[in-house]
Amino acid sequence: MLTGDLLAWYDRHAREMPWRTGPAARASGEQPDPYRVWLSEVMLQQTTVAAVRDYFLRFTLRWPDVAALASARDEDVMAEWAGLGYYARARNLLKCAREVAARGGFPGSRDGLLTLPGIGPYTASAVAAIAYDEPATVVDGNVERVMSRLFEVETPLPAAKPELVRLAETLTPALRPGDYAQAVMDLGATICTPRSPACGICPWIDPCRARASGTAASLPRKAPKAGKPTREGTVWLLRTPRGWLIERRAAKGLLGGMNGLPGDGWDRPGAPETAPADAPWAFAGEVRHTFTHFHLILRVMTAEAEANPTRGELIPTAEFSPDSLPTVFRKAFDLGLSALSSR
DNA sequence: TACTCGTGGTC
DNA sequence: TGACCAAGAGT
Repeated sequence: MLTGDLLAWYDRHAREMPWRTGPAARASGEQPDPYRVWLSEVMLQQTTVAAVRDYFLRFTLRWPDVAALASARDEDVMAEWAGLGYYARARNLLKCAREVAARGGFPGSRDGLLTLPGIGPYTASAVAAIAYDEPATVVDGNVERVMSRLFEVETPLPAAKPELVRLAETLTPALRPGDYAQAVMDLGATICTPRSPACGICPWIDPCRARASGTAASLPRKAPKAGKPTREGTVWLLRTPRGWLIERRAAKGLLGGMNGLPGDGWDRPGAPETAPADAPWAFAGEVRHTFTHFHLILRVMTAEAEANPTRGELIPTAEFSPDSLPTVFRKAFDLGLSALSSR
């Protein structure tokens, strides 16, 4: 009884999380709120529980339901998301909230959820299973790893994905599918970890084929990835009596829709490195940052002057929060600010 | 199919 | 220190 063993383990070891409705609460009739489940699952895409927690609390405090989020201003949501990464998620979050609000509520099935922006196979299954008790199969990185070991799948990812999905489908129970989904993910996060899995305390130690043959730690196999190139560029930090020079980035692409510092040479190949204003620029230093697919070395130039910028917008100091910047710009801002302050 | 798209933690 | 890794989706 594979799923039964795992659910029994989950009942004893489930971790507390702000978006979870615990077994005790559910026993007393409380149902998971689809809005909170959806919001948490989007935030958790490729992101650790520890990183998500505070963002989730801030979002739900400020926008308690999907109608509130749908009414929010774009820039407020983007600023609140700043630092969490993968900013297309925030753009799609708003699109999705507005579509759901217009419909009068979330679709009541996995198939319906799949039609919404930012909701793919994983998130649709997770929301359907957790919020609706639909026996949808949830396959994330944890489930891929657990299945590849349980059934000793030697095919490298990502080619193995369809096979792992089929295997996961054979286990999805009709009873407590939401708890089961979270149980497999908890198992992957705490016991069946990528390196040195704790097989000795695993509820699936007996049926696990990779454990039996000693290959657990080497699975799942993965196709080799391409190396990361290094790009270089420049950003300019200007302080004027009218405020900081900030540039809203294009709606799509890298850091799309976010506040940034005017820059050149790194995110728009071939663009000339032209300062955004005529000012007494001084070199403040370099910032290093690594994105998903490239390393970046950014030269930070600073100036304090009354100037008329050719790009961006002057934001009064009192209205600007560095917290609204993606991390790479936050690093550059902090460096530039300390350079300006010590002048 | 293969790329693009962030960030912080870990070993 | 650097590569790997995390509850993926969009194109």
